[in-house]
Amino acid sequence: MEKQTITIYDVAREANVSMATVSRVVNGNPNVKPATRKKVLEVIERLDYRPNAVARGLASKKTTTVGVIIPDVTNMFFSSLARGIDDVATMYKYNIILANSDENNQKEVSVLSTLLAKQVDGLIFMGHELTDSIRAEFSRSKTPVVLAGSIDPDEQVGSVNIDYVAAVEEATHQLLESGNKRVALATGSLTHPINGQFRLKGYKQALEKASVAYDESLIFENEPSYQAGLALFGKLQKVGATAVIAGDDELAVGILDGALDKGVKVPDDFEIITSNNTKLTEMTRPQLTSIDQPLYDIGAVAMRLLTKMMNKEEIEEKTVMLGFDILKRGSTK
Amino acid sequence: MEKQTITIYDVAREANVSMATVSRVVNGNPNVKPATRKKVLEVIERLDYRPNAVARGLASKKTTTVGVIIPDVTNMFFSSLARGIDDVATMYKYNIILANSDENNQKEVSVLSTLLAKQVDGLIFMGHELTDSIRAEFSRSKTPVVLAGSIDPDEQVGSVNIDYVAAVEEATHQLLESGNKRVALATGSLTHPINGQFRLKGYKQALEKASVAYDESLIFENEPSYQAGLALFGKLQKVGATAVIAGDDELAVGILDGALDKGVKVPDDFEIITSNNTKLTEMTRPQLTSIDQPLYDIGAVAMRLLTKMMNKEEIEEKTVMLGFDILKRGSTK
DNA sequence: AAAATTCAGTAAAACGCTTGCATTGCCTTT
DNA sequence: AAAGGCAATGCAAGCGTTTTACTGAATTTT
Repeated sequence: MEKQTITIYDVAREANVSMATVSRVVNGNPNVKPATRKKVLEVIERLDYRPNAVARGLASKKTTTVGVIIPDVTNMFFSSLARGIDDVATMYKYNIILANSDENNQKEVSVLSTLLAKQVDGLIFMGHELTDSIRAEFSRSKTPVVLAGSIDPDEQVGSVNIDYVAAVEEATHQLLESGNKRVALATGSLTHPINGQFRLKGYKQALEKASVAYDESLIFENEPSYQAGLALFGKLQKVGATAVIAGDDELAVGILDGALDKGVKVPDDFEIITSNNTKLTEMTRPQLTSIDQPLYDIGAVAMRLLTKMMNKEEIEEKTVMLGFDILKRGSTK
Repeated sequence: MEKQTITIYDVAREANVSMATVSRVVNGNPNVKPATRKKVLEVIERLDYRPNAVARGLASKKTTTVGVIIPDVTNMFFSSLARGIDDVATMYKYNIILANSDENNQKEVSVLSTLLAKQVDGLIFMGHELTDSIRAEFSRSKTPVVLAGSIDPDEQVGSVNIDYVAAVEEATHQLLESGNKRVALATGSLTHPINGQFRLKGYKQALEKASVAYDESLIFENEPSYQAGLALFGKLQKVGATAVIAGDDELAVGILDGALDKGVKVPDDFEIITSNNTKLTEMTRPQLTSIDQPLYDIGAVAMRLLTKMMNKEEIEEKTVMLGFDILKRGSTK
């Protein structure tokens, strides 16, 4: 018994109506007499008909699918965003094609290209840098794009973020306030605007307000990994830092463990504020004080924004900035 | 200047060949004279032509897209599998539609249905239970399916796992060996075969070999969350357990922190072995001894298996079992 | 009661591509 | 030199929908 794909045509024949009518009932078009609708629905049920989304996509030029480019699903920061994205997508009947990029420009471009070939209705991009080649791909198509947890200094496309300048300024301020003379800043590459422009700016502003001189040797560029953090602590000690602001939670946990492993007391002898408030921050002892970014919400809002764009609705502001907090826990005094 | 979608037809016209020929060069069909190929390629380049994958999918009945159903991307266990899946998928030119199910049967069924409507070429399913309704959806279509890190006791579909019985037996054995009289088992719901059938079986086997009586009060069903673990530790103390095997790493971290918070020494007064060896296990102090499942590989192998199925290649064994280890760290003596 | 309007439904043309089959040259064979 | 074979290409029929334009019938308006 070969399984025969059954089409809209079969349904039409069985129900004694035209394909168009079947299409209307499937799509909830009101121009169908209730009796007809019922009849068609019965046939659909009986035949176990399931509309072919590919054919639909070709005819309607809509795939109800959005592409999501993520550096690494395995990183809690991004997976939290992704979860928010998916939930809202589902809510609006979209599906998500998820692609890992490792922040590798070549992969990003190539994956972007195949997503566009697949005719996604929209794109959500995560990653710390928006290179020119990516930007070029974006503008090459008219597919709407939203950045989630990522910054476009030029504000060409939509984006959802928190105010990184203010957040880091506040965190630095707190660390300075509690008596630290040498507060280090450990982020990813400074070539990424979020680090080199925003976080660094907030950091400097706080120093300035406290009349503390800026010392470049307190700035560290790292991979956002536990191992990197572990190794970093030694360097922090070497430059005489007594506190650090970490741009990534895994990194922060690494720093914490690095300190603990050397018998350094946190927060008594060393303070840490991290940036993403992922689950990790609660799991350590002491727990990590963190900038509280609403990760899930950033993803959710980004996707919501994208739905509006795909719908060609009026957008009041395509760069949205969500609020943040500093969540005090055990890694600061 | 409206952006006009440019089609294979435009390329054909500009290159003075038929659509068929263009299609052939795009698809790498060898039956094209090098000179013609070159000419077509040039036009493609000049016109910036990008084949429409939806149309392709309709015509060829292949979408080069696979559906991935995951309980929650935010859970490291699953995101690690997902990463393996995506990498191999990319390697074989597939994309992944990722959908979170929360292990909720209704969501699973509904998402499965929309994935099939989207004509995915294959499916990877993660989740601890394969309900009848899901199984029914599976067999309703002829789309190949592989379970990753999940068990189908009936072996109807492909699956990639480790030998959970042996793993838990070994873990239990070690805990018994080091002098624990009362070893607890903390997993998710026992209605899930992986827990109720496999892990429990391994646990019992170890007890039996050590001539220790089985005591039901040492078995705990929990959510795989940090909070649940935190709360669980009290209960473990109450029943006099001095060691536990946790089915989930977040749960294990919770238990560990629960112990630490009460001043109980790990591993001296309480031992813990967890199950998934995610990054988390390295981040705690002490670090967690764990069953070492090759998470990434499970995903990768599952996807590889799926590619074979989609290719209709001969499959030697559709239930594959990967090796495991017990990685000794600080949470056991 | 004729005209205008709305409602239900039909037919058929896209949508952009793949692919089986047919065709055309151009070489080899004999 | 006729016949056969093969490589390269073209033709056109799908693939399963949506959607536009249209038609009749039913209903309302005047």
